[in-house]
Amino acid sequence: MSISKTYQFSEVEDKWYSYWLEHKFFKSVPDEREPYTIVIPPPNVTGVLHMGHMLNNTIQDVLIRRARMKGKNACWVPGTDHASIATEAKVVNMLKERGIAKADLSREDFLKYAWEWKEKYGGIILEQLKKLGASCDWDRTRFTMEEDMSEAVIDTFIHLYKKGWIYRGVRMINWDPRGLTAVSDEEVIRKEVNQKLYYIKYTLTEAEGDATHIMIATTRPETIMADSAVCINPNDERYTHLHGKTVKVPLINREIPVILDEYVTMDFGTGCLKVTPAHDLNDYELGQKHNLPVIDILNDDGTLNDKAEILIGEDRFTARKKITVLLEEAGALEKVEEYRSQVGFSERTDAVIEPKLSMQWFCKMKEMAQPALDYVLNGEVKLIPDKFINTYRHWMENVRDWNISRQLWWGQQIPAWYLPNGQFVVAKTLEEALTEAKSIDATLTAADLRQDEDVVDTWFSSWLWPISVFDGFKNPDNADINYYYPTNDLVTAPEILFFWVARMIMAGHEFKGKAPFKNVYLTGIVRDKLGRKMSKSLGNSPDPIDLIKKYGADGVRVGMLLCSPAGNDLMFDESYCEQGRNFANKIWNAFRLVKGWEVDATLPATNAIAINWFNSRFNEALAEIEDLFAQYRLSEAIMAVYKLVWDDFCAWFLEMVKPAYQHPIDAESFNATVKFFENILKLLHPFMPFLSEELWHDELFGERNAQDCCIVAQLPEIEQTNTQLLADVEKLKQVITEIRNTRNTKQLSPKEALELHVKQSSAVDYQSFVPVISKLGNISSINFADDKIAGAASFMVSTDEFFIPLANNIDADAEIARLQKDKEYLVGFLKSVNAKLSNEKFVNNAKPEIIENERKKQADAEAKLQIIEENLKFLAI
RNA sequence: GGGAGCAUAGCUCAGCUGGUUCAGAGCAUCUGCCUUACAAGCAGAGGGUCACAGGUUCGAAUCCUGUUGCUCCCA
Repeated sequence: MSISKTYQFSEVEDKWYSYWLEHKFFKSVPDEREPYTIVIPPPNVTGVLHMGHMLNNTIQDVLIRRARMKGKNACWVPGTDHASIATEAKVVNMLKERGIAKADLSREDFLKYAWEWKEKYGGIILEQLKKLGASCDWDRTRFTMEEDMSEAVIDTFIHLYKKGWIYRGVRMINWDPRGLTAVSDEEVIRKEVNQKLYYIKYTLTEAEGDATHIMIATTRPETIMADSAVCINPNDERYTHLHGKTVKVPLINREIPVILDEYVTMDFGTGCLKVTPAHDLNDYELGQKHNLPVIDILNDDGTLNDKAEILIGEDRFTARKKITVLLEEAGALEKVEEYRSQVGFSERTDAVIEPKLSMQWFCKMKEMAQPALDYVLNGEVKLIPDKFINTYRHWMENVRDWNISRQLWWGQQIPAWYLPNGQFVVAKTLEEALTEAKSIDATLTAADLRQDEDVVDTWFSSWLWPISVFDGFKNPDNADINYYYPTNDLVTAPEILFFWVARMIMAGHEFKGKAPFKNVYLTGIVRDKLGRKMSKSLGNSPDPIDLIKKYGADGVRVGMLLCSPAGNDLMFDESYCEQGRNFANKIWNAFRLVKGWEVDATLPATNAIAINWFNSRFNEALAEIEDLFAQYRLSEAIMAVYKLVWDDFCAWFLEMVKPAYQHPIDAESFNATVKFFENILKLLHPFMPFLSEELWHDELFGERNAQDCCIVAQLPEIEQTNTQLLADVEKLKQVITEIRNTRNTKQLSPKEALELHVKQSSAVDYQSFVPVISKLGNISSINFADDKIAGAASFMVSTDEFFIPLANNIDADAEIARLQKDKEYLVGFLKSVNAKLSNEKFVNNAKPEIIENERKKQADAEAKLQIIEENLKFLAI
C-alpha cells in the first residue's frame, strides 16, 4: 500500500468528526471527575463564522481538548443568541422580498415568520464550528429565546423590578433611526468623521446699540428649529451686553432666551452655544438645569416632524443640506468651516445615532457593579492579560444605568401591563398582572390591560447565559448547575468586556452568589497585515471556511494560534496557515518514515543514547508546555510543540535512529520510536485534532478498539529528565553542525565520508557519541588524539578541539584570519570580565552566584584563548 | 480633553525579581542540495545603537523622567 506523500486532510476531517460525534466523546454528564467547563460566547443566530470566531473557538477547543486529555470531565456548551436587532432586520428583509410589510402584520404573525427564518437560516455558524473541529457538547446547544431561557429573562426582570433596580423613565437615549430602536451606550461606535461647522446668525429681538445679532457655531443646522435657548459663558466679556436678552431662531423667528452657564467653552466656535435639549445629551442636561422646554422635531425614522415648522418630512441629512441653502438665502449663514469630530454610529445598522428623549426601561447598575468589581479586584475572577483590570475598574466605577428596552418584537416582551389610567404593574402573566391591577382598581378586566410593546435588550438574556444554559433559574438546585457552575474559563473578545463579561459577573453574583467563571481569557482583535481591523466593509477578511478548505482545519488552527500572542491583537496573514499546513505535512511524513521501517528482532540495540536523550527532551518540553498553558500563552505553547516535533524529533531523533536505506531496524529502537510518536500525537491533539486522530488509529500503534481514541487519551505524566545528558547532547549537536558547516564552506559533498580527530579537555563523553557523530556527520573514523592535526580544518566546541584532515584543501591564511578574529573577540570579552572582577564595588555588591559566574566566564575565556594562541602558532609553522 | 498600553531582526513576537538562556524564536531572505519520509523538504549562513534623549546603578533592552510615533478605552 502506498501512502500519499502529502497529508490529505479533506479525506480525514469529516470522517473523524462524525466518529467523535457517534461515539459521544463531546458529551458530558456530571460524574465523580473534576469538571472543566466553558460556555461559548453565543454568536448571533444570524451570524456566519468570521476570523474573530475562528480564533476564539480555536482557543476554546484547545483548552477543552487538553482538559479532556488531563482526566477532567470537559464540557463545552454551545449555543446562539437571538440578536434582536440583527434578526429582526433579516426577517423584515425576508418579508419585503415576499411583498409583506412589517407594519401590516400583527406581532404574533411577525414572530411566526421570525421563527421560520431562525429555523431555516439561523445557526449556520454552529455548523461551521464543526468544520473547525469544535468539540462542543451539541446535545446541550442552547438558544437565548428558548422557552426556559426566556422565562429566566422574565423572572429576572421581575426580580430586579421588585428590588427597585429596574425602573421606567424618560431619559436621553441612543436612538437608531434605521433599526428604529433604542440601543445601549455600548452598542454605539464612535468614529472620527469630517464634518462641517456652520456659523449661523441669530438676530437679537431688540438691537442693542450696534449689535443686531449673535453668531453661533454648530455642526447640526437642521436642529435649530428645536432650539430652546442660546447659552453664553457669564464670564465672557464679549457678550455682557446680551445678558437677559432674547434672540430669534432664524427662518422660523421663534423667540428664545439667552442664558448664562459656565458650561460653555469661551474659545470654541464663537463662544455662543445653541441649546437643543431634545437632540443633544449635554444640551438636555443644560435644559434641565435652566428649565427649558424640550422641542423634539424628529420622527423616529430621522425625518423632521411638524414641530420643525419647515422642511417637514425631510430626512435629517437632506434637511441639513436644504437648510444651509435656506439660511444662505436668508442671509443668516456667515461661513462654513471644515471640522473633524466624533460621531456615534449604531453597531448593528451603522446609522448615525440620534440622541433622543424617550420613555424607556432602565436597570440600575451601581449596586450590582460593586460586587462585580470586587471579584476582579480580589482575584476571584482573573482577567488575562491583567492589563484589562484597570479598564474594567474604570468602567465599573463610572457605570451608568443600562437601558434595557428595545422597540422591537423579536425578543422577550417586557412583562409590564398598563392600566387605562397610565399606571402599570409588572407581572409574569396577564392573570397575575390582573390580580395586581385589581388592587389598584377592582373593576378592571383583562381587556383593560395592555402589555408593554417593547422587548428587552439581547444582552439582558446573554448576561444570564452561564446560569441559564444549565437551567439554573428554573431548577436552581439541579445536578448540572451544581456540578458545572461556576465554569472555568471564558474566552472572548475585549470589546465585550463590559456589556457582556461584566454583566455576567453581576448576574452570577446576584443570582448564584458566585462569579460565573474563574478566568477570562481576552483574545486580541484579528487584523489584517496592515493592522486594519477585519471587517465586511473593508473586504479584508478571508472566509474561514475557505481557509479550512485550502489548508485543512488543523493547519488553520495552528496558523491562528501561531500569530496570536496572549492578549495582543494579531496581524493575521494567510502564510501562518501555510506554516500550519506544512507542519501537518511534516508530521505526516515522519509517520511515513516510521511506518516504512522493518524490524529485525535479532539486531542489537544501538540507539540507547538517542532514546534516552529524546525521552528527557520530551519531558522537558512537556513541563515547559504545561507551564505555558498555565499562563495561557498558547502561541508559545504551540511553538514549543512545533520545535519539539520538527527539530528534536524529526531533525535529530529520527535521523539518529533511522536505519540505512532498505535496512531493518532493531526492535528496541523501533518500539521506543513508536512510543514517542504516540506521545507526540497526544501532545499535538488539542492543536491538531484531525491529523493526530487519523494517525492514532494506524496499526503502527497497535490495536485500537472503538473507544480507544486520541481525543480521550490521557496526556503522559511528566517524568524526571537527565539534565547532564541534555547538556551533553547539545554539545554533540554543535559538533555535528560544525562538521556540516565545514562541508558547506569547503564545498564537500555530503556523500564523501570524512575523518575526525578529537583533542578533548572537557568531561563530555564523546566516546559514547561516536556512532551518532559518524552517522549524522558521515564520518568514517573518529580518533581521540593528544596532538593537533596538521593540514586539517578545525573547530572548537567549548574547549574541545576537532580536526578534519583535508589534504590539499586548507587555506592557512583564511584559518589564521578566522582565529585572529576569534582571538580579538575573546580578548575584548576577557577585558570586560576582568574589569568587572577587579571592580571593588562589583565584588562587594553583586550576589555571590553572579561573581562565581564571572569567574567561570573568565576561566573559560582564558582556556579558549590559550588554545587559539597555540593554534595560531601551530599554523604559523 | 481624561485614562491605559505599546515601540527589540524585513515581518510577527519572547526576553519573569537589573548581571551568559542577554541580545533570542518562528516566518521571510541568501547560499548549497531533487541525499529513497517530506522541495509543503534537507544542510548551512547573514540580519538588531533593543524608538530618541537624559538619569539611577559597579552594571540597563530591563528601573525612573522627558520627547516622538502608534493603538485602544472613555468624554
